[in-house]
Amino acid sequence: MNSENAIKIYKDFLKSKGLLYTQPREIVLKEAFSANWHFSADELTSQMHKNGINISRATVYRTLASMKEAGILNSVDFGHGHIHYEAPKTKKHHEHISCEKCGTVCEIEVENLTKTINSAAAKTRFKNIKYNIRISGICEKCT
Amino acid sequence: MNSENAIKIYKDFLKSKGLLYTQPREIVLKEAFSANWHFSADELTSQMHKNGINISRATVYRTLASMKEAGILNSVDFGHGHIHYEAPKTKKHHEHISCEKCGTVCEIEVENLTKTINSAAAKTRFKNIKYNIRISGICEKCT
DNA sequence: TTGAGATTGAGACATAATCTCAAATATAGA
DNA sequence: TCTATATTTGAGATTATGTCTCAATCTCAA
Repeated sequence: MNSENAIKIYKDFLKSKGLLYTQPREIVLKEAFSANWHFSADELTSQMHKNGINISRATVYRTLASMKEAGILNSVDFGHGHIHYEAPKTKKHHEHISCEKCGTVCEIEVENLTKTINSAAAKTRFKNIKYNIRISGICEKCT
Repeated sequence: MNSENAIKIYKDFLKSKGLLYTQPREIVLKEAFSANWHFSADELTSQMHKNGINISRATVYRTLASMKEAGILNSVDFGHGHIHYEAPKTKKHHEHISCEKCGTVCEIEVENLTKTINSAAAKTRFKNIKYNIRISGICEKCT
């Protein structure tokens, strides 16, 4: 998904909820899509501050959360106590594995993960199954 | 695993690291193994305070973390911003699914999950693969 | 242009977890 | 048993992430 598509989807999402597509939201969206890797809300905020863009922390947090709700951002949890986000540039679904020593993160594909989880979860009669997986280990360099 | 086995394993673990098996650690261990469900560090602490046992919050946090490191406690993350623990009473490996509305938690078995993840992760040459999965949805009652 | 309603920013607040360090405790050796 | 040494504990301060408040500002439809 590129930034242009994301803007369209986000505008529709906001409209459908009676919310406004504002300048700060556009700025945060573009900044998020120009990032090349995972970022936390605070990282994105200071990144923008460095570039002379002043958007408040609260707005960045709120906007990232609503962009996730709109489906144009993925969240990733490395277990460090804060959420990371990433713009889904590639269509391919992937998970992440992080090194417990140096923090290096790699992307991996786990085949049929979604299908496996959905069929296991179906037995509980839960609807709208979502999952969030955190994989870690010791990377080759740190062994 | 019962409390007796856990104590043995924990003692060995501590010894191998030059650490001491102390009264507070034993108390926390027994309390953890007498719990019938997931609990957070703070929940366990107040549970003990109710029972007239005064162990400080810091000690509970430290002990639970080291018990996890020793492999006698599992941690579970429901995404509520704090870690839950559970004593592995049954041998059977399971995951958890929690309702986003009412918070109800059920246990589910996801077949071959470990195997699937390990084989996907093997390609990265990471060692000591661990994972932590968080599954959620809307339970039948809340639909 | 205007008014109703949504948004923003700054900082206060909430919460989980960690850190500090003096006092207490455990263990090994005498 | 006593002592020396190292580890652990407790109480509260501290950090870190994220949320909330509310007055001022902005957006958009009419």
